[in-house]
Amino acid sequence: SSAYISLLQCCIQKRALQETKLIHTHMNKTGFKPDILVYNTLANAYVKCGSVVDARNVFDKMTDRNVCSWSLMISAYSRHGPHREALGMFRQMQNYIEPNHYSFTSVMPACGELKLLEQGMEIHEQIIRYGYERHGVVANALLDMYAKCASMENARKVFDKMSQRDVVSWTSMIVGYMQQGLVDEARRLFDEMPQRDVASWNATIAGFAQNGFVDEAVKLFDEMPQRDVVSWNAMISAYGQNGIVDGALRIFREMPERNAYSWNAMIAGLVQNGLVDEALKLFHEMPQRDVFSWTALITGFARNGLVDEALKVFKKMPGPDVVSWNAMIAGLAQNGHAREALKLFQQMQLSGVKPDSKVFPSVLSACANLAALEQGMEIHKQIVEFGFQSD
RNA sequence: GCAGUGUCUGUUC
Repeated sequence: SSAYISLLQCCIQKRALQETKLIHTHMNKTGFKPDILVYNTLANAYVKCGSVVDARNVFDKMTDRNVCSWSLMISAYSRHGPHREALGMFRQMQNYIEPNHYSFTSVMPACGELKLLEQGMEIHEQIIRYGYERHGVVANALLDMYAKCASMENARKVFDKMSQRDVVSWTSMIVGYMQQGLVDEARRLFDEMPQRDVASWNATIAGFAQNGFVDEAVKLFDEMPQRDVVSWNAMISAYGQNGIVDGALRIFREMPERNAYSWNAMIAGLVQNGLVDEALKLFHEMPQRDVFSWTALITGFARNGLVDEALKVFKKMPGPDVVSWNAMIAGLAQNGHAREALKLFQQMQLSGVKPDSKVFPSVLSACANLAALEQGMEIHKQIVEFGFQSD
């Protein structure tokens, strides 16, 4: 049992999915009966190697689960999605067991991602009832949830009440203000914060860039004491979002190491600036294409009026998600193919992909162009239904 | 005791 655990710990450190699976099958073949600790470590290994599905399978097979098992899965869904699942499991666990501070911190990011302020506030009250609101990590998670939900007053309240503020607390506040366009407030916090780590620098750089302040972003990038791949990626996006393609390309070439984010950010930057051909080149050059790369390419073709190319890409891509469908539907709608856009909208639902709020603008404009009042009203109904469970 | 919080990439605007 302890042998399995130390092997799995190695897999966690090395993010080794294949080895984790090997250990898992070995346990099954030898008829070994894992205890809770082994199961939890196995599930955790799967999560750390990026396979939430495998982790969930392990979780489902467990006959005994403790609060760690639940918190582990909740945080997995909070990180990797589907975020709703984090909330579902958080609710479900309470039929069997009391949540603790780990469970509360694990579920908060899901509320933030989904912008479920009401839910977040309910859980906040629960946190108070359980007496965890003065716990540093819990308070950070809470404040970040409020910031992500665009409720800076509440975030500020949590922040001001904290007895110990760390880099995480400060960074969450900065990100929140940046997302609200309150750049000066964010800058003040960045200047005032007692310590900074690479994440606080990165967050501030990205925030400046998203608000159109490329020069400020560049200044921080030059000033920062340490850079990691996230810093470089943030600069690719900073330039790309602000129309400075050669700047983005320079960073992309000069950076010491690239990951999928780097490639995708560069491809997106080219696409946003109308350079699909260049984007396509990088798309083929990159070592591993993912759903982000494919979707960016679809948008690239569609924005240049190359709908057929976009459709070809869409049909070829493996596992399109709701965003990919949205991109293709929007591409059709924007190029005057309203009928096809609506058809694809139906196909999306038939294929089991739930629409999210971002698809409706394209779909409605398609209806408007067709003067399709009936369909428009049908979709209006869907939007209303959707409103009650909006993302 | 095994589990927890912040920073970078695609669709809408």
